Amino acid sequence: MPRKAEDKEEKRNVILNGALEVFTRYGYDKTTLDDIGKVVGLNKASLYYYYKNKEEIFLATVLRESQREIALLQEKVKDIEDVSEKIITYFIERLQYYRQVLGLMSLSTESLRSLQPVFDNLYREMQQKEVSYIAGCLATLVQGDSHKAAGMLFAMADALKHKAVLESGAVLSAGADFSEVEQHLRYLIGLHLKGLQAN
Amino acid sequence: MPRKAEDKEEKRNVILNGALEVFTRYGYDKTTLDDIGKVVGLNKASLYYYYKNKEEIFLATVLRESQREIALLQEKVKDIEDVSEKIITYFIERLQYYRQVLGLMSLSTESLRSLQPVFDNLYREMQQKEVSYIAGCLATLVQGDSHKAAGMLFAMADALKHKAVLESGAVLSAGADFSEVEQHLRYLIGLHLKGLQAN
Amino acid sequence: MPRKAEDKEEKRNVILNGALEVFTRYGYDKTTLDDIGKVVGLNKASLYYYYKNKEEIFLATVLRESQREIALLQEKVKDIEDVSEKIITYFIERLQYYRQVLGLMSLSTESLRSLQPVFDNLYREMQQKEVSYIAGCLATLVQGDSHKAAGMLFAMADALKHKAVLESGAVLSAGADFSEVEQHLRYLIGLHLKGLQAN
Amino acid sequence: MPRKAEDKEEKRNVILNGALEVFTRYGYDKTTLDDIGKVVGLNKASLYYYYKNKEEIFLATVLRESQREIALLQEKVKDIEDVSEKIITYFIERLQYYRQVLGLMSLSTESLRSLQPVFDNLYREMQQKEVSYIAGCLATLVQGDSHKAAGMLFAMADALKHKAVLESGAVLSAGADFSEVEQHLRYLIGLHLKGLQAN
DNA sequence: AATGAATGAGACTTCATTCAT
DNA sequence: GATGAATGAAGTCTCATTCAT
Repeated sequence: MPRKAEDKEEKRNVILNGALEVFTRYGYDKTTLDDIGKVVGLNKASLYYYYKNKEEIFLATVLRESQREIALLQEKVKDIEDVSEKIITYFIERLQYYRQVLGLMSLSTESLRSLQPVFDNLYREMQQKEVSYIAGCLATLVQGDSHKAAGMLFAMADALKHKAVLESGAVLSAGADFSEVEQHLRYLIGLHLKGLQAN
Repeated sequence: MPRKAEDKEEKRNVILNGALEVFTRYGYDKTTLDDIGKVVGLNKASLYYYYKNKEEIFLATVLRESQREIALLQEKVKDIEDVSEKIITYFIERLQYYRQVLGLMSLSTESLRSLQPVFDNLYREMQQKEVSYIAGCLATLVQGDSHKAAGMLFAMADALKHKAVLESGAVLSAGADFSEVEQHLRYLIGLHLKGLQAN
Repeated sequence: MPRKAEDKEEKRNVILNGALEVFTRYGYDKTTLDDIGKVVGLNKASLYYYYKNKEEIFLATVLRESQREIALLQEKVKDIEDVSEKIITYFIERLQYYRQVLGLMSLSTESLRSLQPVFDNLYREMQQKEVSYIAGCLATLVQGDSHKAAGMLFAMADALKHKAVLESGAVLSAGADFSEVEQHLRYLIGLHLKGLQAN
Repeated sequence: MPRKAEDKEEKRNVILNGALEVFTRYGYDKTTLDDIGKVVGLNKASLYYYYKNKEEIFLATVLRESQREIALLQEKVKDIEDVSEKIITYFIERLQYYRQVLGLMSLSTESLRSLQPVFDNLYREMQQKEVSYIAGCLATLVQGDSHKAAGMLFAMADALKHKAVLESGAVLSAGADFSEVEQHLRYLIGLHLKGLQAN
């Protein structure tokens, strides 16, 4: 990366630091670009040099935090010997990260709706990495297409999570009661893994 | 109540139903009077015939839901024989209702600040009833001023809750981790009740 | 007048009493129909049974007060022997009544502009009576068409008043400096009357 | 002052010019931000870049006009030799400026009530300068604390003015009859100055 | 690269006016 | 006759976004 571009990338990161701070404090809607500008030490207008708009700043913030969380997550389960347990733990812990990364931003489902399409792209991208990781874990356990099997697990996990969020009604916050999801998750993954091994 | 006034009260209730729906979905800040008007089938301006302003609609919504929740709560603990357990359960469950009633509205602490003074009045009023209820429970357990003792319990509970909310940072949502509060609460109330009985 | 219609006329008068009170206190723009309704003890909507709209209430108020003032005015100059002096006094005093009747209502020229057309009709009607009165006074002094001569005097007086109002800029209030107008008026009327007598 | 800040200050002044024009024409209440924006050639919203809100624009307008008027006033009395006469003239003329600066804005007492607190600050600041000026005039006339003596004179003048405004009823316009105040003022100041000299 | 300046859209709120009862 | 109820228009204010410099 040439010097200049590197500097710019650096600054973009500084902005995200500030953005995370204020998004976490005020939530997406209530956070103004002035808020972000102030903590970063930039004029509101300058932010547009680095990001296309408020939405993009938010998404970049979420993306970066997600990646960090996932890295942390994978670090956490690294030493679990039993593959089943490892995978289950991974998904359970992953639920927590939704509470921290997304929940804290107090995104109303309404705001979420308009952000949804872009979020989807972000997710797809993220999930590919996660799927690959879980596929790697599965490789020793199952024969056949471990990538496909991993995808299935994610689908299940996301479905359960989605259900919990919807039932929680309003806010994609920790308000959602994840304890039940956790049980279901543990049960279904266990079942699925057994099925896979049976093959 | 004369017919007319009754109708008006009815309509005010209908408005609160709609308000609860949208406040719960969008949060206080993001909810517009148009939103409320639309679900109720009233023009935005008409809402002002029934309530002084947005804030008052919100407070009325919270008040009514709080009262409902508390009634439910007292119903729930009605059949618990052991008084200590009854009271502890009451306070623990009460924590949940904050998650549902307030948390779901995804009030940013910023918004909360401006609503605070009015909230305080609302709370004081609500608490008087709650205190009376708990005092009634305590009556068989302690001699002396059971009302005062009940007040103490609430002070403790609120202090713990307040601490959890503050530590949770930004949003008065379920984001706050109440599990620790729960333990503390259980411990402190138990201690306190024992102390009272010792007298 | 039949009983019913009489009652209605009575009530219309009661409304004007209230209207005068609040128009005088708050000015035209700031006065709301609720204000008027409250002092009269009628619902805002009921006012529409008696008057077509706010403007009409205002005009009726002004009209009635004007008539009262003019009656008072004519009473005041009744005993002045010298016709010249009588007429000059009449016009000078008439200036005062603008201060009281109109000025107090703090009509901005802007509001006045929209009310102008209706005002004009009102004025024309009023002036006819005034002109007749002054014509009567003049009758002993001039030969020829005393009515026409009186009209001339009013034209002069109004022109001067109009000039003062415009120069005062904004508000048709006593802000207008009438002292100069007063001098001019005294001079011009004197001149005119002499001219008339010379004929 | 750096170039940019200077430009901004300039623009703020341009806005005040426009504001004075429309406030004077329509009065405070009836003047809309669109009105101001239109005469200045700015979007309504842009005004908020220069001033916090409508009230602040109004206060700034009044402040600037007041300062101008006072400068004019002091210029006017500069050449009066006799100190007593000079001071009396100052206060009498000062009465006029209230008619022009405030009266013209046709502030309803209602509006005034909400603006009052801020007005008070503005006044205090203005008066300090005026008091100093009058104290300077008094210096040759009295021994002792001329500043205190000057303050007394202003208190008297304001008390009289205040009485006239209140008695005038509704609108802080030139409607208030100041002629009587003028006499009282002349009398009291004369008395007071004689008293001071006697010391 | 950075920002001062400007703006349209949309939020809350008020009020004259209408209409069914 | 009287009024409760409803509403459109307009006013103040906020904010994401754009643009010239």
